[in-house]
Amino acid sequence: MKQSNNFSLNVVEIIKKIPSGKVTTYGTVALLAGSPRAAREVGYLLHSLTEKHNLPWQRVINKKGYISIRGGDINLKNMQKLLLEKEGVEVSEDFMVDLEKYGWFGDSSRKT
DNA sequence: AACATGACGGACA
DNA sequence: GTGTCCGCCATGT
Repeated sequence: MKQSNNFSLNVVEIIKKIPSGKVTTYGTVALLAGSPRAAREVGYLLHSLTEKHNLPWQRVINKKGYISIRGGDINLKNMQKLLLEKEGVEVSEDFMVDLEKYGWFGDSSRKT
């Protein structure tokens, strides 16, 4: 862990700036963090934070508006769904979120 | 210092 | 429009 680099700090800062009822993508966070192609690192970094911090990592999803989570933390995804729904975000059974409606930044510009 | 891995993204088939 | 492969950047070993 040790987010010594400015990048990690930027990601955390940005995530903390995400308003409730909104969601964003790794790509956007990475872009704002200073590395538009480092989307992987955003999620990778979040996986280190999870509930250990008070970061709304739940609002950060992939470009498809879907929670990837390769690890298999299905409970994490389920928790995520509930959290987003409580914030006013519609989440499908497949953990799909409408980025065109709930996209925080420019996420609404693109979709499948 | 180098290699391998990873909550992704975009391009190509 | 869907599926698959390659690539980018940072972290961990």
